[in-house]
Amino acid sequence: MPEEPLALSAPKGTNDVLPPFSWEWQGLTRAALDTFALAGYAPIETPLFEHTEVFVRGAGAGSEVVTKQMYTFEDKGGRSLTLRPEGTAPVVRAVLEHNLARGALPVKVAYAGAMFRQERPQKGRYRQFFQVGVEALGIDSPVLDAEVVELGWRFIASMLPPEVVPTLLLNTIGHPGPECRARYIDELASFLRGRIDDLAPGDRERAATNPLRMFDSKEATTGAVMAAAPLVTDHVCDACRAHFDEVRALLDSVGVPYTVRPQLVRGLDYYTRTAFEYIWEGLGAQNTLGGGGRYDGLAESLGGDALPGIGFALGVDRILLAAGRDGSTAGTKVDVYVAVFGPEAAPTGLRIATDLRREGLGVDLDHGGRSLKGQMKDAVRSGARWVAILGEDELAAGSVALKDLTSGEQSSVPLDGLAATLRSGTMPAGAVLR
RNA sequence: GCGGCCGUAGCUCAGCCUGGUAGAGCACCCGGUUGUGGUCCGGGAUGUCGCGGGUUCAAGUCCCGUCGGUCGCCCCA
Repeated sequence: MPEEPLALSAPKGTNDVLPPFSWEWQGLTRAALDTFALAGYAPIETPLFEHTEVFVRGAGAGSEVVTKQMYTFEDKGGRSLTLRPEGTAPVVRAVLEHNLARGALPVKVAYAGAMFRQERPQKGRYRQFFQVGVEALGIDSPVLDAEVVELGWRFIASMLPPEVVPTLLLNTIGHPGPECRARYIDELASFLRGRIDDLAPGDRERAATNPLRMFDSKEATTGAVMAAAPLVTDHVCDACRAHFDEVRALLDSVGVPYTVRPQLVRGLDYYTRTAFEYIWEGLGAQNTLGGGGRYDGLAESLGGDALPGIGFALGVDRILLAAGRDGSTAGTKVDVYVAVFGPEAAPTGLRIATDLRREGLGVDLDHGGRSLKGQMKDAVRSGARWVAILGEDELAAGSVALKDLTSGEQSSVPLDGLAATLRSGTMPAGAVLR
């Protein structure tokens, strides 16, 4: 192979988050953690990679995510490590490792960060993508389910414009026991065996390996068969049924609209009982804004003591996509722009900017030796309300010409009163329009 | 991982069918205004035409490959 020139591009399926969009992006992440904190969820950070086993035993050895989509590598010590494809298993691992569940329950944590899956990229689906989410561990009360579902719903709704109306899909998938989901899957499998030839050809193999997945096939012929298939919602055990009924009643009581979707199953094996998704059809093929569910068996799968839990993960990229935010309305942190001209002004301009920054004000200034006209344009672009103009006259007088860009008024302000004037938000008396 | 479509200026795109000196709008920079922005007028800079190979006197244009994007499948946040 001849030596390739340096590929001056981000790896396939990854994105640089650039200004001004990055304001929106970071704003959403912060807003999420703030919203979750107000419900008692404390921030948690776990490593970007874990022992591969955490995901194999968490998401399930047979799941698509684990078998085909993980970025797995071996380190120099021979350990098999994997870039996290999802956030729940690492959090549960951390909770178990540090015995957090020995304290007050539930353990409520929130996270925001990158996840990695090697899939074919398309709109709303990237190889490095970002999620915000919460996990609540140690309590299996349906009240907690309702709290979590409502929290995710409220956050998503708060980020979307009124015309973008998401839908909450809700289901119960029971628990793995023989009197519950295991029995149902047997029933579904035998139903499918009897109709295997009626399924779309592309679905026949999966019908045997993952019968639940038949419900979200996009093949019309498969859909026709599945319309008559038994539904998990009707076949769960009495305890799971009662849990589901209570979750529904609680969501009704807090005014969260939902649609029971008995066909809703989730891709990760650890889910039990409550399963939910926040979707918006306007997104196209990747229409899930977020999803989650209860995972009462996950801690044991990872080798810990039994520890019930529930949580959700929301796609940052997808919510911003649905919200239609391209960053053009992004805010700014600059309050005042210091415009300098003349050979002597630049050092003083820097000193003024530094003093104002030490006072906690947002300040930017020209570093390119631009004309005053150019600096005025730059000031507008920066989003600053004020421009502090510093030329030879002001330098000699120990003042600046302070202009309010919103009104066009301008007035001379002595340097030692500048911060106070800016903070007052009003021009001194005698300001003139320019 | 599979199939369709698409890659030209910072952005949105025209030019490709029918090969012959790389364009528009927006944005940007300068000037009109020897020290004042958002309007207007004038001027200016900017491209490995995704990359590699082939055909040809000549390739942005035709052919092959490749990389990337996009839509669908699959999967899922």
